[in-house]
Amino acid sequence: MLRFAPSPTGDMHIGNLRVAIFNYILSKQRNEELLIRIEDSDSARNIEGKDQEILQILDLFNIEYKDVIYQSANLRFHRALAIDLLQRKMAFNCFCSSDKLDNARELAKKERRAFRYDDSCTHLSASQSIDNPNPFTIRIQRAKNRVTFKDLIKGDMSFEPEDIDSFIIMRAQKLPTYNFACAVDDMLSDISLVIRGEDHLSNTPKQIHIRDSLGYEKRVEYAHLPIILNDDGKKMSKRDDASSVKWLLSEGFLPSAITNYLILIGNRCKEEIFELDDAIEWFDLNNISKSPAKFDIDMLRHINNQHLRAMQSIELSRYVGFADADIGELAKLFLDECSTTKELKLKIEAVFAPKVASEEFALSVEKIRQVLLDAPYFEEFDEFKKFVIDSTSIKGKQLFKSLRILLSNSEHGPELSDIYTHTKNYLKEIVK
RNA sequence: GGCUCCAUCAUCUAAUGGUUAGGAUUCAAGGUUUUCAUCCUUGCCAUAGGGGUUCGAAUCCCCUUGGAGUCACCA
Repeated sequence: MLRFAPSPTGDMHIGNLRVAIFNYILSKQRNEELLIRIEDSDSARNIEGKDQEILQILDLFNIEYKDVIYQSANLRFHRALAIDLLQRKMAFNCFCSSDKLDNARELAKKERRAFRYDDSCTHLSASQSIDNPNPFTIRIQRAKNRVTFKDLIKGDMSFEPEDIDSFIIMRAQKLPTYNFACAVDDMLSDISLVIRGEDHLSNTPKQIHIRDSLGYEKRVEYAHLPIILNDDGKKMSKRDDASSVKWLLSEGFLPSAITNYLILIGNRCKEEIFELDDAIEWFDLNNISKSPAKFDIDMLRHINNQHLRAMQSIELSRYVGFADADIGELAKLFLDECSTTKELKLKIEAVFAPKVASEEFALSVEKIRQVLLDAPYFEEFDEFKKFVIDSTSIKGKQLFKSLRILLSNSEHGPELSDIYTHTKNYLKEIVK
């Protein structure tokens, strides 16, 4: 079983989507199920409806999964297992206040050393614990030995007990912390491989330590994907528009192109332009680069353009508000200057909008327009052109520029004859 | 600062001890186009630095430098 575990606290991030895609690919390759786990254990940060939004995006990107579970539904297991650890002295109650811990953290920072829990509550007697009326958290006992694991991308990893620390597993309100809930849930769902972002790398030894303490012996495999960086070389954040899947979609990028790009960057690929199903055939975690990759929107535009060119005309026409292969073909003519459906839609809308002509061509445009309002239908552009010349006596630059303005609302653009081929059935509407 | 990871053109990458260090994107120039773009052709641009090992190093080892992630009763 593999899992994708987003938290419903904001818009789906492209880094998250990439994690989902890779989990999906590996689940297909290994012939295992994919589980979606909504990590909603911090109810204060949850945003209503974000879980549904995430699932909709997964559908849109053709990521199939078996089940959706909510982390909060496992609360009784989190509590039961925390009690189990307490009873076996693998965990202890900690009465240290937030203030005290914050001060200790600050001091550690000032002294330029790492903050570690000072073990002041590690060995409290039963009565010391029971007689204390103050709120308390539950901490796990520090590991006895180094925690090691093999990451499928990064290689062998090793962490000292000192660096894993005796961290909090249950908060004062007796809700699990992320690491505890995550470790337990992965265990309960019998997860075999965890693919997640590199930002989780330092959580992994903690989660392994939790399961070790619980006596769970099955080894979970891990693959930590390098982060996607913005132009400044920092992790992409909410502040970067392009980090939001929703934003990319609204800008007119296709799910198939976004998928293509997210698989392509930081990876050694067999081909540059492909579909998700192709990638399932050859994708290999071993080919993922160990270093982070910068997000390059120019490259994404290029890939989006290629996907648009390969798209069925009728399907493309729907993206620009029609259901007609001719309009799809017309849109494809503009792919020489556009790369997103949003840009194409503007071009197509301009074709049907009232025409705006510069002073230089305004007279010719109007004269030709009047003629075309009552013109017969011409199958071929040459006949159409001849008709216009014969009826108006306009020629040369005035003729071509004016026709171009009438047919496309622009002085520049694709071949006039090509535009005509795909707009001749709409001519009356276009010059109206 | 501690821990962990990383290091080839501006960007994504190829070259798994022997290549004039290749491709794609970007950018620039020329050709083409009664238009701009496309397209075609060409060009610019990289092995972070220093030591080893070796007949031979982008590739293996060490040091330096640089970058990233992470260090919550968030996930």
